[in-house]
Amino acid sequence: MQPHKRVIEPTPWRSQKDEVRAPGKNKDGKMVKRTSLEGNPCPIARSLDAIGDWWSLLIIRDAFLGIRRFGAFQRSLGLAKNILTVRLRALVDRGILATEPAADGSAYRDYVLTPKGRGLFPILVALRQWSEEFDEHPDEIATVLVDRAHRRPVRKLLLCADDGTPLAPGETMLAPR
Amino acid sequence: MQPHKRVIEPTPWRSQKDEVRAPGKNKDGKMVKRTSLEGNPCPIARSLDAIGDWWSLLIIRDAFLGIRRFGAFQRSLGLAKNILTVRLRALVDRGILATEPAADGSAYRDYVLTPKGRGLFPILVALRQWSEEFDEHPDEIATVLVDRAHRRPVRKLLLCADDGTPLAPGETMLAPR
DNA sequence: TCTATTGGTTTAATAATGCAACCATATGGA
DNA sequence: TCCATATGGTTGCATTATTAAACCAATAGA
Repeated sequence: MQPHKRVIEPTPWRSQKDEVRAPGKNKDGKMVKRTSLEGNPCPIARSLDAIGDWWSLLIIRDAFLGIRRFGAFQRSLGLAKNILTVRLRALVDRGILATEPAADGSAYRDYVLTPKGRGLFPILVALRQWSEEFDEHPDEIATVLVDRAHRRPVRKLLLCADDGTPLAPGETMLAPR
Repeated sequence: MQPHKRVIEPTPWRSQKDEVRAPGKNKDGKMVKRTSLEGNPCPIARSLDAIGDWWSLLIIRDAFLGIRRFGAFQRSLGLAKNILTVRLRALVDRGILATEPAADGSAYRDYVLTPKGRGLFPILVALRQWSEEFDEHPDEIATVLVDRAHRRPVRKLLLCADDGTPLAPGETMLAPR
């Protein structure tokens, strides 16, 4: 007996409803696109649509550390320049970064965080604290986030109710808006 | 005059040091790999290495909402089953999800959050709150996170110093560990 | 004026993702 | 008990994203 053979082309014995399409194409014959989360009603998905790839968040991180120039981002992150170009443009388009004349007076441009971009700080802190708490090799973590005035580690981010009492995940729920 | 022509193959006038390599290969002729953030000393990068793609965080989100079964994740997220398979396996491997016998007594398995996975909650909250505060179409956001007891929206995550005073991004810095 | 730096773009190759077909096992009902 | 359907995947292929390296125009520096 023959081993199973994959049927890709339409075959006579295949029923009408069991339609055969070329892989990589949908029923309209349109191209397959990487799914976008744009317009998703979930705010988490909406955020991920804007900054949900690593490079974007690492660029933001570096921006918080004071990096402003294209070349500096590239050297710091070690990513391909074409990717950096695309990412920076997307972040500017979304109002997370803005360009301005270079601080050193040259004809080049700096990339700086907008207020919307600075609003991402809690996300970076949350990512950092998760790693600090759960990473399997915490000894490999090089830095601690401290408050500049006293040089002491910051507190963990804490989710609180309206009245200030701390909330565990299970003590919360989603309500329609 | 001819338009510029791209030189990919080695040419006589090209110097020794200006070596020519096939694009997509490095100097050793090895395959191009997607960069991994594993072992990176930055804790943000380490977190992103574990959960830095959309689908993973959306799976986690659904897990917090009580979704446990393969098929339920797939229907909820609308992602391809092969991708879901890979993602779930990676999350289990990293100790973020675990499998256990299905709660309904069937022979299937449930995917449930581990303590490490539940530790991701602040990240999800931070993503949510950023969208709530800065999204251009906040009217499209369907839900609010409330505390279960009083049904009132939770507070914004607040970064605090050791002594409890709130900290802005600029009032923090990184110190070596 | 010449050279190096900066900030990209282009090309070719590989890796990741998406879609749909396929399949083995489990479940539910007649 | 038999059969149909649901579940939880795997496989194959097309498309898209990411990457490394070459290339280039404009700027800056000497």
